[in-house]
Amino acid sequence: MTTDDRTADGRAADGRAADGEPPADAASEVFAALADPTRRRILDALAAHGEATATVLAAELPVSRQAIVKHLGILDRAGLVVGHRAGREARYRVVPERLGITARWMDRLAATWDTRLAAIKRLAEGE
Amino acid sequence: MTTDDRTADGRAADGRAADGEPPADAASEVFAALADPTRRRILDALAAHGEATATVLAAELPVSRQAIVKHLGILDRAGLVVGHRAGREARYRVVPERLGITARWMDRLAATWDTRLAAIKRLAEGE
DNA sequence: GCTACGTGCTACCCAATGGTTGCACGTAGC
DNA sequence: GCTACGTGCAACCATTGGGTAGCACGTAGC
Repeated sequence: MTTDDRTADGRAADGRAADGEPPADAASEVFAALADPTRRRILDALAAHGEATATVLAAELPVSRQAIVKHLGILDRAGLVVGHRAGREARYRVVPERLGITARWMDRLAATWDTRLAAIKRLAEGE
Repeated sequence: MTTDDRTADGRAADGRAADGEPPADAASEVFAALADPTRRRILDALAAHGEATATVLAAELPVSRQAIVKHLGILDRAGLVVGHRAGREARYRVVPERLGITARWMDRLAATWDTRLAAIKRLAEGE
């Protein structure tokens, strides 16, 4: 219950106005955003168009406009897209930075695991 | 050693090219697996131990053993961990490869977006 | 000013997910 | 053989998440 009375934040730049919840770091949001196939298709279509509105995207994807809007909201919070108004249209475009940053973070993590595993293996075998 | 090679339920040797692009539904599983904070803590603890059982992990994380087992199942399907039996224990360890592959795939995607955006910008401005 | 298109918000539905508890079974240790 | 520990399976609960439909509002075009 307590149906989310946070006014769908009409903010533009800051983000969430923390109401007691832990920040839930950016990585979670990026991964969660990328986990959904529809969202990845939206990103793909968006990258192809350069810029597009929710209505346009809904026309070429098999989901309703409202679903696209929700997805764009999630992608925006994850920092993977940004939106701006042009007249009465709300246009969105992809933002490559966050994706690249997360990619490099993952790569470093994989390298860390690799090093750790190698060290443990040395200890177990040769000592 | 008691290597009952019970890897990721038979789907381990699908012959993916080592540095090729993952078929994008494997990406879904990796992203979904990484999206959960508890799962990332499990991966972290697993990387620290080198190898650990669900019971051990449950002892140092604030969730039940059953929850850990479920998470390990998801991580296994995503190819981020592998498990093998040692006597009556089921030990797991992290697998860095899939993480690195996904990281590089993301990095290339970010680069693609960048190129595309630059081209569109040139068209819009210079033209 | 009137109309039309596009957007934003709310309410609602259903499936998936993270979490728990309880119990049955196999394996190790005595 | 008996006991104890660890695992695996199943049922169950609460919350989140993806999706839809409907309506109100603003902006563009005439």
